[in-house]
Amino acid sequence: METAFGSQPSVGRVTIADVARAAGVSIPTVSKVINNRDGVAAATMLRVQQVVDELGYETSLVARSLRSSRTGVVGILVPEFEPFSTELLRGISRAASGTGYELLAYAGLVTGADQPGWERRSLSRLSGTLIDGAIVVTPTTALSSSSIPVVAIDPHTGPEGHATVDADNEGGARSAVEHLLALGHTRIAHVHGRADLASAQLREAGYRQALRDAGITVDERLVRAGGYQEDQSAEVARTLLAEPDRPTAVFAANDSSAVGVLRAAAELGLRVPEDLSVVGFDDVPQASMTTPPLTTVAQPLTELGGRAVAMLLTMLRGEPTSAHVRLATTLRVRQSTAVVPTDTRR
Amino acid sequence: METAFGSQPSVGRVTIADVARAAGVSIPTVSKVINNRDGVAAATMLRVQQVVDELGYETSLVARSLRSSRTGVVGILVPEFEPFSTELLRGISRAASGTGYELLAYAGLVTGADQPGWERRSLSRLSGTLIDGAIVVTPTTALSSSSIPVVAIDPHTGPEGHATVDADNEGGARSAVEHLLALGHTRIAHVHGRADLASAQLREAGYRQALRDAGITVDERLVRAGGYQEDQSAEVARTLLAEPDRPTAVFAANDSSAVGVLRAAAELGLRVPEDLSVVGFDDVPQASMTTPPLTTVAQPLTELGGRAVAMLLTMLRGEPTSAHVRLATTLRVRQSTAVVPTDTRR
DNA sequence: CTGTTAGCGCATTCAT
DNA sequence: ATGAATGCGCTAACAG
Repeated sequence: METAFGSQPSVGRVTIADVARAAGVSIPTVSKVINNRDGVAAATMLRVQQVVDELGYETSLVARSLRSSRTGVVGILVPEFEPFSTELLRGISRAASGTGYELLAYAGLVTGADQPGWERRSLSRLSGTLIDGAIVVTPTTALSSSSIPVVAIDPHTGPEGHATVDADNEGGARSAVEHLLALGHTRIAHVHGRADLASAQLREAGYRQALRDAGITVDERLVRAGGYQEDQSAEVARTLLAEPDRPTAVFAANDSSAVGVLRAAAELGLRVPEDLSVVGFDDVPQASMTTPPLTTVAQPLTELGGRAVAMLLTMLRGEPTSAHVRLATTLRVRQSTAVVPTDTRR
Repeated sequence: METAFGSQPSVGRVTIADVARAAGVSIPTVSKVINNRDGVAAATMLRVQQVVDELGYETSLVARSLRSSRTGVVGILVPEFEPFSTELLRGISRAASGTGYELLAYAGLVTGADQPGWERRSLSRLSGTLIDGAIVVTPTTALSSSSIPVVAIDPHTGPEGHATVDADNEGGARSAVEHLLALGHTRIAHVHGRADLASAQLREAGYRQALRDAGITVDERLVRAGGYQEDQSAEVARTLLAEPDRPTAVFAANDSSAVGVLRAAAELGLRVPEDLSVVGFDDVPQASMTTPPLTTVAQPLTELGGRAVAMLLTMLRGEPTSAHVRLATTLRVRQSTAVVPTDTRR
């Protein structure tokens, strides 16, 4: 680390002032050159351009965004980077490629502060300035007073104020449970997700509906809270599966929860799928790496991300958009489900 | 959410000035309250705090970072969000959890501008302002004149100026080729990666070394450029596999390339692994979802990310760090490799 | 064509 | 304990 004296820009970043000084022009002139604005003599332009290249100057995103409204950056706000978000991110990245927008993904929950207001906080911190628009993943609160276009993926409540993109959670859940029913299961448990997310509520609703349609009364003791999280789900599964009349199948609200259930089953010496069938939801890439590979309801995650981008770009263009997009889910049968064990069949 | 009348903040974001006005104090006072600085009467503090909550005010990351040096945000600079980066991101996210730092991932290449200087550009745009430190994924140029601490993952050249984290690329490549040799293969092709990345060079070196150690001269026609990309690799594989004395096995420089090879093989009617063995590198989650599941060299991706965070945090604390961390790789044998077909054995 | 003047939202002296 | 003034890096109006 060299200490620079004088105006050596080696430490600290090169600012527009450094360029102006080196080129012997004023700051606004440099600004004009950088932004390809006309009203600059060709000769001056060339000289400034050269100095810019020499010094390796880049406009500060921050300073620029403070001044001008447009930044050409779209923000993706996620609670944290886990498989679900990162798959969406892939779809978003692909869809945003070549649109002229750059992507800025912000994880607002890493601080460990479990306040549910992370999305509002993050949005406030970035909007109005840094980003032109935002895609918010699994927001749990209303994002009403935002000054920039916002698209929500898998939000708190369904179609409310703002534009949303999600999958057919209820139908997907129903297909999962129907799959288990078709295999002869009747004692089917449900490890449900975060109660503050519409997706979790809808999946539970689908679960209940499917059982009702089959003429089975839901045993409330078989419905437990997993919070969409592996550890929490493993814990509830441990108690659930240790009980005398344990279920023969578990429908977990998402893949992380399913992995937790798988873990608990292994600890209790239960074989999957011989002793216990498990179904997840999402079909994150990791779902095929579990032992055994997980049967799950696939959401088209990358497509969800792509759609969100498309909607946001439309909104940024000032054109009208459909307020809500819902994509279909598909049951992906792998090896964590099998016919109900004969000794527990009734 | 009721609209507070008086100073209607409904449009645009709530600024510190709005809070000051509503609380009947000056801006600096609000600033002090927000930053828990002393020199404010308890009563004033309370009142301001209350207004802040009511209005839902959050300091603008942009404005703050422009003024003060520390932002509490770490930047992750990636060319784009694909499986490799997103896996690293997961590891980084996990490791950063609870450290008090928030994460900001920036994809600098989405514009489609294929200029290799994306990492310098992005770094310049964000550093000195938005972020306190950065983790740069697969930088292809030197990041010398940065004013903030930087850790590079899988960089251009090995240990040069700055701190780096990578895996044992050469050893991993050797183990992959040795695996193929053990299965009886002798005509082993290599689809190599981006020439501007040390990892690609090292994997090729490992490939050559393993063959040499086995007393096999490298047939240069079997070494093609795949650029770490699926499409490009599929293309070179198509020509490679259509030739009369085609190889019986391909070692692809990464999993994306391997997927491309798999695709080309399928198009040509070649069965994997019966007619052709394929090995990849990285072990991204998607590798187990290919048909057949891909044999590959696993890099501990999430751990690479975690280590990078640890190093960066150490640097941010001003403490000395080891300049270079290298992690081991593991061969993960799945179903895309088999003994060499008898009819082509020589 | 160019430079001067403002001010974006905030944090920091330094007065009061 | 509080507020007026200043500046971070940059761009938008204007004036020369």
